[in-house]
Amino acid sequence: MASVSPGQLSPPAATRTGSTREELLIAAERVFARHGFAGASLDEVAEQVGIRRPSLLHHFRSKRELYDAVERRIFEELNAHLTGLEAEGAPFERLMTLLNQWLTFMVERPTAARIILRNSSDLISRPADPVEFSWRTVETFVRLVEEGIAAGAFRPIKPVVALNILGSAVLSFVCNADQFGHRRRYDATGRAERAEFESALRRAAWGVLAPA
Amino acid sequence: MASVSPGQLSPPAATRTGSTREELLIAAERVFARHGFAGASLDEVAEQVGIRRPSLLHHFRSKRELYDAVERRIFEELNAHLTGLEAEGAPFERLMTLLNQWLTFMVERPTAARIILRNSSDLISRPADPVEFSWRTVETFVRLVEEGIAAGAFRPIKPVVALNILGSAVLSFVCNADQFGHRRRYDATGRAERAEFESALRRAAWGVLAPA
DNA sequence: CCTACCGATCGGTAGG
DNA sequence: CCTACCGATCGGTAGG
Repeated sequence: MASVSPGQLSPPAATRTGSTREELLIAAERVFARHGFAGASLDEVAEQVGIRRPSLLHHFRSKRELYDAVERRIFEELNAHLTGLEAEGAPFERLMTLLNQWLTFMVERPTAARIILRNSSDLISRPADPVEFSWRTVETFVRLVEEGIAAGAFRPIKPVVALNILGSAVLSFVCNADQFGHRRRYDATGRAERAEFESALRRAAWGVLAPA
Repeated sequence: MASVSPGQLSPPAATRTGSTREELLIAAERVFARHGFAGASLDEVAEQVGIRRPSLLHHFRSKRELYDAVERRIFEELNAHLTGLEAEGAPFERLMTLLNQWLTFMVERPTAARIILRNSSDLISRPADPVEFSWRTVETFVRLVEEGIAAGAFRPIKPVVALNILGSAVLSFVCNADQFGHRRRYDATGRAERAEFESALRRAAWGVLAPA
C-alpha cells in the first residue's frame, strides 16, 4: 500500500508525519470548523494533505462519513483528556474540574469548539440521534450534577439547564473572541483572559447549583 | 408593479398577506436557520413564497444581500422589543429585564436564535466587521454592565465575559431543546421549563456580577 | 494513489 | 413576474 507515485508533493505536512488517514482527519477538522458541513469542500481537505479528492474518498466513503469521523475523534479525545473526576472531592469541585478541563481542551483546540457549537445551531446535520458522539460527554456532566443533588450539595435542578448555561459558556468564550468587533476582541488563549473567565464561570456555576 | 401573471400560485401564504419582499424575508429566515448560509438554497426560499429564483434575485441582488437583510431585520426587531431599560431600577434588575426580554424574543422566534448562534461558530460568514448588525444589541448589554459597575452594584468584570456566559445561555436554551437526545428533550416554549431556566439564569447572572 | 468523467445543484444573468 | 441559459462547483464513481 506504500505509495511510490512520483507526483507526490504533500506541502502542508513537512516530513510527512502520521498516516494519511490521520492527516485527513486533522485537515477535515480545520475545514469543517471554518466552513461548516455544507460549506466545506472535500477538494480543500484533500488539497491540504496533498492528495486528490478521489483518494480521500478511498479512506472515507462519503463527506458525511468523514464528518462523523472528525466528530467522533473530537469527543474521544475530549473524554480521554478528563481526569480526577472519580475522586472523593466535593461535588462542586469535581464539577469545576470537569468544566475547567473542557475549557482547557477547547482553548487549545478551537476547531473542536466551533464544530461542537455548530451542533447547537444545525438542526438537521445529524440524521439520527444528535447525541451519537457526544452522549458520553453529556452523561459525564449530568452524572456529576445528579450526584451533587443526591448528596445535598446542589439544589435540585434539571441537569441540562446547568449544561446549557455552563457548557455553552465555555464554547462561546473560545468561539466569540473575534465576534464582538475589533474594539472588543480578546485572546482566548491569554492567561489573564482565561483567569477572568474561569473565575466568572465558577461563580456562575455556584449561582446555578448552590442549594437554596 | 402589481403582477398579473396567470401562473401565480403562492401556496404557502394563504390570502397573500404582506409584500413579496416581506414574505421572502420570512421564508429566508426559516431556510437560513435550518441550513445555514452555505447550505441554504435560494430555490427553496423562492419556492416557499411561490415564485422563481430569478424573481427573488430581483428583490435581493445576491444571496449575501438576502442573508444580511434577514440578519438586520432580526436585530432591528429584537431591539424594538426592548422596553423599560432606561428606568431608574436597580442595575441588576435592569440587566435581568434585558436578559428576560432576549429570552422571550428567542423562545418565540427560534429561527432568530439559530441564526445568531451560528454567528458564533461561523468564522468567515461576515466579510467585514462581525458586529455590523448586532453591535446595538451588544452595546445595550455592555452599557448596562458598565453602569452597574460604575454604581458599585456589580464587580468590575469585563462586560464581554458576562455576555459570553449569559447571552449564549439564552441562545443555547432555545436551540438545544432537541440536541441532547430524545431522553433529555425539553420544550423551550413550556411554562415550567422556561421558569426553571429563567431562575437559573438569574442566579448565574448574580454569581457572575455580584460585588466581591 | 491517480486521471477522467458523471449528474446534480448552485448563484447569477439575459432578455422580455 | 417569467423562461432559458451560463459557468462553476459539488460529491461521488469508474477504472486502473
